[in-house]
Amino acid sequence: MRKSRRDTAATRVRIVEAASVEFRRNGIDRTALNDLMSAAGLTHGGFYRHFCSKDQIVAEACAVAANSLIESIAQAVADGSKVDGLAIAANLYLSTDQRDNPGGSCPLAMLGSELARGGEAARSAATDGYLKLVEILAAQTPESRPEDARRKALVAVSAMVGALTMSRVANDAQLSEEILMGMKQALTAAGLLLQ
Amino acid sequence: MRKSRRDTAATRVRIVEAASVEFRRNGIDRTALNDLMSAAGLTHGGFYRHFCSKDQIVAEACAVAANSLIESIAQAVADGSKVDGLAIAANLYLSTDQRDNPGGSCPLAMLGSELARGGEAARSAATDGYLKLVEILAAQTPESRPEDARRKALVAVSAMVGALTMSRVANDAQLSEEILMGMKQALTAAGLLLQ
DNA sequence: TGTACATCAGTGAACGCGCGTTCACTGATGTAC
DNA sequence: TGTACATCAGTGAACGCGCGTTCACTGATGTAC
Repeated sequence: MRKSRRDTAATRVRIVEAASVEFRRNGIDRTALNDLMSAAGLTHGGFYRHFCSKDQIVAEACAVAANSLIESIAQAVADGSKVDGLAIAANLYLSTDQRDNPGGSCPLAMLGSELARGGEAARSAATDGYLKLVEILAAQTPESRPEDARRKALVAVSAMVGALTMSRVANDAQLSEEILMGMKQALTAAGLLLQ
Repeated sequence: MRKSRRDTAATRVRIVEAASVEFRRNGIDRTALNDLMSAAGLTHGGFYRHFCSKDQIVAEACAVAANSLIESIAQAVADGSKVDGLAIAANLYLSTDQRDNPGGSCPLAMLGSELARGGEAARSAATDGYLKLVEILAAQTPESRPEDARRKALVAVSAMVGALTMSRVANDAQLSEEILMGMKQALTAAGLLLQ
């Protein structure tokens, strides 16, 4: 049952994409290799033809998830006017859609505390994703000095991650909504975020 | 080897406190009942004399951890002047000490993404802790209307949770520091947080 | 207050189950000539 | 271009291990009289 090189490469991509959804949906520890492989339409035995450990696919899935989020935010921001970049990003990131569809949402918020204790590769992928988001938002702030823009963006992204996380922890639908709306408002109110 | 009622009650407290440290340190899924019981100086077999499931102790440990944080913040804020309440809380919460000693740190940041997928009892305990923190900070804001104070505090606590989480995810010591300092500055700059 | 019995906190072994990882096998694909 | 052989993607079973939970047992504590 050997597959062609093209098929093999496509299968690998399919596994990583399925993994990025499953990890965000159920967490890293609660997602078994069997879950990933089933989601990709395979049996678990074949996993080690493509990856050498669970840690490796965690890191790759994290990078893929982050890149997908980054692309959608970069595009939304590019479509809008430059001044409203942060508002556009906040409205996209802090939506009920992001909150209620963890499989397609931000890996930093869906997996944050697990990643903090995770392997070096996963933390590195997560940090890279974070910094790319920061870069996009920094380019959208009206600050004159680039270090001010960066600082503002570091804060804005962290704040959004916290708000999305807490909106999912919150036991109460109204509170969850208040958190998302409140943070959107805080980030949208022009120039609001510090200094 | 039956113990007196006083001893039994003391043992139960010891187990919950040990659990609250171990869960924050290693995560919920990665902490076995054996780990909790060992940390409390017991063998794992006795666990079910005090609790009826792992879910139950997760919720109780979460509540204990949240209350401990709340007390220390409430006290620090009470010791300072009223106007600087948010700044005092931010400096305490966003310290390298909180970041580097997860066993004694904020359960929302240490366990956020796990709690979001957790059982009803744990989410409820986490939400209660969050709301108590919000209440403390809301009482410290100079806003005239109570709903504005609450909204500001909801945002501030979420933002701090996100910053502490990301400071632990970050792969790079300098970046980690920048996140903490940046958020402290953002929250400290008078009246800064929105509207 | 003392005695006899019931209770139950804690121990250590055991039970099932699920997980990450390994492996023999199959048969289609890739390669060497 | 065709043929013979080597490779290897994917399957399904198996291996160990750790985990949550259960249980028989012990002996100190609590209770009833």
